[in-house]
Amino acid sequence: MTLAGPGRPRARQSTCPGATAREEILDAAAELFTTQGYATTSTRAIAEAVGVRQSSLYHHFATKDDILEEVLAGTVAEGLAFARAVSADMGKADDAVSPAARLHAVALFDGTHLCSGRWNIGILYHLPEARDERFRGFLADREELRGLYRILGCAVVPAPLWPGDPQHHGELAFRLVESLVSLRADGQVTPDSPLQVADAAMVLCGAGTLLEAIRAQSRALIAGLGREMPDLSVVGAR
Amino acid sequence: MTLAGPGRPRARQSTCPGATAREEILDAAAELFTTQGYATTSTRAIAEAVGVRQSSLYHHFATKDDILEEVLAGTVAEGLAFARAVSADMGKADDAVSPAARLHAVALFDGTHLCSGRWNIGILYHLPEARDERFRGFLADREELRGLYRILGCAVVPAPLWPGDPQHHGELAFRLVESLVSLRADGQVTPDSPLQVADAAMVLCGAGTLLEAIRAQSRALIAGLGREMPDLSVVGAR
DNA sequence: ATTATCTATAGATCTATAGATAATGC
DNA sequence: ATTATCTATAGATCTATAGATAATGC
Repeated sequence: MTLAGPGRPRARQSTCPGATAREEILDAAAELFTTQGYATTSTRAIAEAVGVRQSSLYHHFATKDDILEEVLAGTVAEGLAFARAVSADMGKADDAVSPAARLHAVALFDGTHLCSGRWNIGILYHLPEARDERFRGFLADREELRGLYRILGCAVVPAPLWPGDPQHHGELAFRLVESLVSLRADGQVTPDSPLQVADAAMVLCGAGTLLEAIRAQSRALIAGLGREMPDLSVVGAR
Repeated sequence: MTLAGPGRPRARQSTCPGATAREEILDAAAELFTTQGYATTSTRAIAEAVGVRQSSLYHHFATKDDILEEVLAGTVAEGLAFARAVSADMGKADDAVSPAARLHAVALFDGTHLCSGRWNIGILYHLPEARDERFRGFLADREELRGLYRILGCAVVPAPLWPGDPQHHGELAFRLVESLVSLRADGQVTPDSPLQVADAAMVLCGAGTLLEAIRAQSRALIAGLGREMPDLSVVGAR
């Protein structure tokens, strides 16, 4: 491996060429954190993957925690922004989109993003380290997203569907979507998985017979809010 | 904290008195691994929690990995044994128990065990460290359990339930049950959660209208196989 | 004699800092 | 002058081993 001299640019081997040093560090860290764990990954290992010296990382990040913080932030940001947008215009006078389609769209969008991306960064949610107070920004975002799922769930299912139904359909949908992370870690994700999970959430909400209509509305909603969906068939199953 | 002298027994403060040194180490390790992570937890920290010197651990375990291995093994063992028993006598001539009740029983039993116990050890499944080849025994057990869920799911749902149904209901049930781990980590588990998750799995399988009958059969099956169910209301929500 | 602890320590890390150096841009 | 790298290193770990010691049990 060739090292760059002082002042000269370095190069991470397996990355798109337009990346800045910062981005290369984040990408390498995401790979190593997700495959080996946070504490197990030394700053030296990250630096080696990027092709610089260990101490050079500290020009871009003050501490190792700051690297994890930024990687974590990247995981919820998009899903949360979309869920906010979907929730924002709900219940207006001329509301043509059904609550079910909204929940489906959020699950589909969020799930698709969890399955896309080079590394399975959703797995970082489960690291005990990530629960630390230091990452409160990330934790608050994830809590807010969970809350939006719950609100959407309540709108879809206003009354119990079966004896003993606790009406936590939004929470269950949230957990089903996050199970894509474990599914991916076990090599079980296919390009259809996010749609299957969003569909399953609908079935749990008692909307199984309306699925085809919901799917159409859901896709229209995503497109209407101007979001592009990553193509999982290109990225591949893993 | 008082240290025991050579030859004298040590004492872990917050543990039942009958525990051996080995059990106290495993309990302390389970607590620290689940709350702080594996690599982050030093052998010194485990020893301190138990009330012995760091080096004394090595009288009971050859390496730190061996401690994790044994903690991991404890997480699947019971659920797997039960799922095996439930699957074993399926499809016999005088089979009075419905496949749905079998899947429900496995989900309920497995889920209840995941929520019981002093520490949320299911969270260790998600540690990147646990995916290592060294823990192949644990990994194989968990794979077998997942396979049994899938087989049970196929027996419950032999034909697609909705357009685009991938018929992975067993897999979904498995993931729903494991989501209890994240639920617990987020402080969202109540004593009813395992039953709610098992019920939800049934609804996903299109058996929502038969729920009450399935629950009764499921409980009978668990009792019939001579299993005690831990009482979550005693343990508390966390 | 065996078991379970202790003290002491080797050797290998790991994070973060200090300060030098070369390229870049004004 | 600023930026991004480098070399070198302090200081704090951390795992595992070696060998001493006291209690226990035959």
